[in-house]
Formats: sequence, structure tokens, C-alpha cells
Amino acid sequence: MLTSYRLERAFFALDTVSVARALLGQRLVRIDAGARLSGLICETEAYAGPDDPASHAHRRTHRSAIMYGPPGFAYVYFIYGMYFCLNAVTEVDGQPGAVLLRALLPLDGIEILRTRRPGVWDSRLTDGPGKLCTALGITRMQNGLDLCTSEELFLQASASVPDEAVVATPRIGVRCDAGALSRPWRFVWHPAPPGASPALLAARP
DNA sequence: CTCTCGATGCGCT
DNA sequence: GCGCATCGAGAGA
Repeated sequence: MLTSYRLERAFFALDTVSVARALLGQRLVRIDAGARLSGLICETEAYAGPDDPASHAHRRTHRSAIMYGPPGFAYVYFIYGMYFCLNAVTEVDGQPGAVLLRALLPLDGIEILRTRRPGVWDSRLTDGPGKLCTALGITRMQNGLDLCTSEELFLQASASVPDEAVVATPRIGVRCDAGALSRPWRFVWHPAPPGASPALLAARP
């Protein structure tokens, strides 16, 4: 495919909010036990540095240290006792930031995704940050992988997403950001499939 | 559809 | 010991 080149480090070396927007429509690829699982990124959130109270990089700790390192690396953390969340580290080395990948539109390996998320509709296989990690088999094993060189987790350039199809909102689930309204750093791609109902479009992808 | 709430482990102070 | 960048079940409307 002409546009399926891997995203290079320069893509991630920009300011975090720009990267979060630019990641919409790109393809996340997970090679898991030889199987290719992938999907188009349709929801992201930007988490900045020390000035962002909701960011793990608000403080530099052992866990958040990777956000201070070079861009293009995977930051996977464990949350609420049972879920993982996948981020891509942004900004130049020394400047902290990361983008949380919140939802995908499944492309490859949907049969395997169904076995990982039994009993849910296809449209719900990867429609949340914990869910997409479960479906793609992403755990702390993938923490620290270099997305620019890894053969098991990486990103490929894919769809071009026009601004008219993007909605920016405050971030979800963030309880410690008093200035949340001034940080509309969640980006949702609303692709409009032919014949989609208004109710479907109103729901989270 | 919406809202509430419990499960669950660990990073951090 | 507290609180969390979540999810799914269950209740109510």
C-alpha cells in the first residue's frame, strides 16, 4: 500500500497536542504470536509535562521517566487493578509528553480481537483505552518498546482525517485538572460511513 | 438510552 | 493508605 510507511521519530517529536491530533487516522499495528492485529486510531488524548496536573509527567517518577525520554516509544501503564493503557511518547528528548490511544476502528485480525473480547459487538472491540489493550494483547510487556523500530508494535501512516471530521473535547476520566475546560486535548475522529444513523454518530466510535 | 457503583493492583506520599 | 488517563453490570426512565 502506498501510504503504509511506518511513522518515523520526527512524527512524534512535535508538541503533544499536535501529535494527538495527527495520530487520528493512523494505523496501530500489533504483531502478536505471528498474527497481525491492527486498527485505525480514532480517539486520542494529549498529556503534557509538569504544567499539566492530569499528566503522569506532572511529577518525574520512576513510572513517568519514559515520558521525559526520546519520542516514539511506547508507554504502557496499569490502571484500576485490571487494565492497561497505551501511550506514545512525544516531544524532543528531555521534554515530557505522551498521547494516550483511546480507541481504534479494527482492521486486521478481527477474529482474534473477538476471542479476546468475547460477547461484545464488533463496534465495541476497541472503543476504550483498556479495551484496545485487551483486544490487541498489550500489557506492561510492551512498555518501553520503540515504536519506530519494533516489529511487534508500531504505527503506519494511513487515512487522512479532515478537520471537519474531528471533535476536540476535554479529556475523559481526568479528575485532577481544575482547568480541564481550557485543555480540550481529547481528539475524536468521527468518520461518517455512508448511511450511518445520527444515533450511531453520536455514540463514541 | 443514562446513571451509579464495585472490582481490583499498584504507584506514590 | 489513598486514589486512579477504566470497564461492565444493573437499575431506572
